[in-house]
Amino acid sequence: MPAEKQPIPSVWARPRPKREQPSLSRDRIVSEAIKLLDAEGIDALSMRSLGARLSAGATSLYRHVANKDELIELVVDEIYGEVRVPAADPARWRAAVTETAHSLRSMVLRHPWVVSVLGQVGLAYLGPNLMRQSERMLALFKAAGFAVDEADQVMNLLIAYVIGMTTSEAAYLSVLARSGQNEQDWLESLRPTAEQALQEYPLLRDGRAAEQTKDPGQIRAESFVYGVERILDGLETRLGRTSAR
Amino acid sequence: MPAEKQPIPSVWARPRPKREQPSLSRDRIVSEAIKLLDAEGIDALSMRSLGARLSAGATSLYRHVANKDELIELVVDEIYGEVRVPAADPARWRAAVTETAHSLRSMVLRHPWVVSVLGQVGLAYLGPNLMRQSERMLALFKAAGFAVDEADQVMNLLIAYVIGMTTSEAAYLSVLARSGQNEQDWLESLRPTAEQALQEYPLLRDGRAAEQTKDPGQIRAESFVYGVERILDGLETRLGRTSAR
DNA sequence: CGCACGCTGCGAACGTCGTACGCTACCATG
DNA sequence: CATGGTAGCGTACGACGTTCGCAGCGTGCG
Repeated sequence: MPAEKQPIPSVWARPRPKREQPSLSRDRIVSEAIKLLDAEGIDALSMRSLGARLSAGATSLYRHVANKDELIELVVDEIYGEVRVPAADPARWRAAVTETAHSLRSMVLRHPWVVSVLGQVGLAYLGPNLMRQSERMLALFKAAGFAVDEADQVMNLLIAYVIGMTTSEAAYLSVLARSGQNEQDWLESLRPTAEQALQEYPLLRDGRAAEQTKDPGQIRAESFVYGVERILDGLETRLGRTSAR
Repeated sequence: MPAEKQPIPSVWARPRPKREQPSLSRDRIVSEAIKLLDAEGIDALSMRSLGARLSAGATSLYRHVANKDELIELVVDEIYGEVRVPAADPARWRAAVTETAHSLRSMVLRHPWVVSVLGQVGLAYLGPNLMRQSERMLALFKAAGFAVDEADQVMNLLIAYVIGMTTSEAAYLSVLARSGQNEQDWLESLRPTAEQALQEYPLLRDGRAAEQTKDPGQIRAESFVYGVERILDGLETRLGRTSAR
């Protein structure tokens, strides 16, 4: 149906809402991708859906990002920037490391989808945020008394633990979120299977039984700090040994 | 070109290579999937390619496996069975834990693709191999003197560390493998970028410089055992404190 | 002995994905 | 005004996971 020949001046009075500034940009894409991932998880991130959120075509994104893998690298480095690493201070290095561990953990829990792309992002080695944070963490351990080479190993230890521990938490949360609205039902549905299987394994059964009374989230948090404490203990005895030598 | 009308008795002498036994089975599918994954990595695993390897149609697999996610769960639990956990023995618990850690690490390095599915396998909670191995590990820590509840936390700590640490190793290896035949070229290609970026970060730079002289694989292995040692130190001081109390 | 049923495998098809390619409209520069 | 570079987009291709209905085969019942 052709429109009538009347001019529509209210629209044509402003003939250029067109190219005020390049409406798409790498930053806008990355930050919108993070919003989408936080809201709907990893499966919901496709170039088309992301483009739609930016009211753009899917393929327009390729002007700013080489491909989806690169986008994910950018996204991962971006959220890595959210981690808060305190300034180095020999007097309270143990507290500072603990704070860092918690900050890293809560970052991952804020963005649980990262754990499903960890293996694919071989690099991000060069991400600016990752480098900046690593530098700060190394400073932490240097202040504690470790030599530079050893500080590197200690940092690897801490990050490996926190990532590994939080991965299992985040994976759990992801499955809960993906399994739909009511987690409770789903958990209950596979409880009989689990309980039957546990019969054969007394230690496993007793451990789970002890946990039964508490809040799952609480348990995970306690287990997390327990591990951090043990690691810090190990580091302190190491420091004691080397300085006594 | 139609074949000549000659009978080919050597073939038709055995007119029933047809349904000897159900040529497809869950076990065959899982083990072939592992072979495919080991050989060509995670991206090469599709229902079609896996079906082809079993000289079957892609959709035939769905008779034995609900969907690809379930297949991956099965595969992950299967390789978890390769881990060797020594029998519990109070006299040498530290050695036993170390052996377990190494066995877990080498399992992941044998199957580097697991790290790219870790986040997606929320469950496998119920996999029989995972349960069996967990039980054995708990026994290890119980023998060391930990109460059952605490043994659970200790196990989580160790597994988290090993998985986290090995994830970064495996991701590195995966990228190398995926980037094609000559790792060296690819590494060299991004070295200038890396070195320029490192200028801003003295600690990071010094650490990498110290590593420059050694073999990368060697470094990772040393870093791994360093972490295990620190964790074991931490566990021992914990045991000392609780038994002294 | 015959026949109906259940199970295994498969071909075709659907919807979705990442992304290569070439076109248009705009802007900045000569 | 001509020119070239750049941002955005429509179309299209090949691969993917998965659904569905059909075809063979073996088994057990009448």
